[in-house]
Amino acid sequence: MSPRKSVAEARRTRERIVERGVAIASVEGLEGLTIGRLATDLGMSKAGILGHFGTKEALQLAALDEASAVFQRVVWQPAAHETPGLPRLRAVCEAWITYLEREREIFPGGCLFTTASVEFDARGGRVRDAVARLYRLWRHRLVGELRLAVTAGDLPPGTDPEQVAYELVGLYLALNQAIQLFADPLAPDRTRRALDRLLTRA
Amino acid sequence: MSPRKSVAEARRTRERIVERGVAIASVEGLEGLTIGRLATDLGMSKAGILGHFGTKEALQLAALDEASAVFQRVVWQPAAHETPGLPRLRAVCEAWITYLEREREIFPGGCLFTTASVEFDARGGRVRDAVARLYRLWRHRLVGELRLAVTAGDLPPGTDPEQVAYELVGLYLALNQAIQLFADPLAPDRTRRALDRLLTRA
DNA sequence: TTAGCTTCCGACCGATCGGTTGCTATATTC
DNA sequence: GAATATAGCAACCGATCGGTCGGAAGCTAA
Repeated sequence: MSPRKSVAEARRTRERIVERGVAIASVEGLEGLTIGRLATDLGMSKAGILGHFGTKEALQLAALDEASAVFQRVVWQPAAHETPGLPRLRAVCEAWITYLEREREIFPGGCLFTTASVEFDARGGRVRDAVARLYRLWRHRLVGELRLAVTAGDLPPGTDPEQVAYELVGLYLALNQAIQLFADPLAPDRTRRALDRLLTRA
Repeated sequence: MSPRKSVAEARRTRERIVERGVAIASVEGLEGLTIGRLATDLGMSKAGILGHFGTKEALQLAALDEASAVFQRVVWQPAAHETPGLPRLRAVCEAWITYLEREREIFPGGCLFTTASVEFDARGGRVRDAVARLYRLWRHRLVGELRLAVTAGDLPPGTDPEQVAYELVGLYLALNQAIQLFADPLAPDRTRRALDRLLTRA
């Protein structure tokens, strides 16, 4: 019925698929993201969806890439102009809280990274590798910023950036759970309190 | 072919199903726990499996209950004889680390609670409710132990038990991820270091 | 000994899964 | 304007999903 669209329209279609796919996957998981569900939601045929990616795995990887782009745009980019080190780090942490609290339109089921990391942590395959790679990438940025904060003297000289990054990730896993599973309105402030204890001159 | 077993054998069969179900679910998630897979693994028919539970949902709930019993047995019970308050809490925390590190036979894919909580945190239904209830139950125990530690003077008087429990959960979410996704051998010690900072007289 | 209860099986159900194929209709290229 | 490339569709594939049903076989209570 609906035949070929212009290349621009086709790209737009692909974007719509990925956007919707990210939303579904944040709720149902990357395995629960099915071609049929996506087709129904978008009023397309399954073949029309799959034509853009080839396989479900490629679609899952595209959803992960999109989630990474959103994370960059919402959490890191707004803090880019801050002075490197602790000030920028604190801006990132605050944006991270807001991201988990408010990005319900993009991630109605919470941060896709969290969902995907737990879903695939015990399996093999390209999706698992991509999840691990992205997690490493973002933690690497965190560690870099922490190192700057230490050399600038904004954190005690003995501080281990890897250790602090580890604890930061834990705080955000807890925040995601508190928001999604318990709808706990106190969780953001709990996170801020923990951050204050973690990111002070000592 | 294989007809009725004695009631004792039938109970044993049910236990085998739940045990295997917990192992599968820890890797594939509670949705990825399928009747067919379970039947193949145990050399049974699907009807034979389902006869013990009625529905898949009931099977999922049984797996959650079993996971809770394991947690009780491995993490809390060994610490039961310790003196209430901080000593018992530290024993629990140490057992918790060992539990995430070593319980690969029971949970080859990591703590089932973690998997299930992320898998169902954005959905409705009985399974989600059960996950939330169990999480609340264990956190409640944690808070109770923390309260004892505070009144005993083993933690600073201003300590907020809910806050500390929140951060403890975050640490264990991070540990589960570090072990399962990154196979990071340093993670247990990182957790211990964070615990020391979190559970000292000030 | 017998009657009934229960466990488990084999066969089957409709629905859905990921994916393939052949095609139409148009956008693009020459 | 003709040739080509391609987005998207309808129909279909084998496999698997959760679940049902009738019966076989043996434990258990009478």
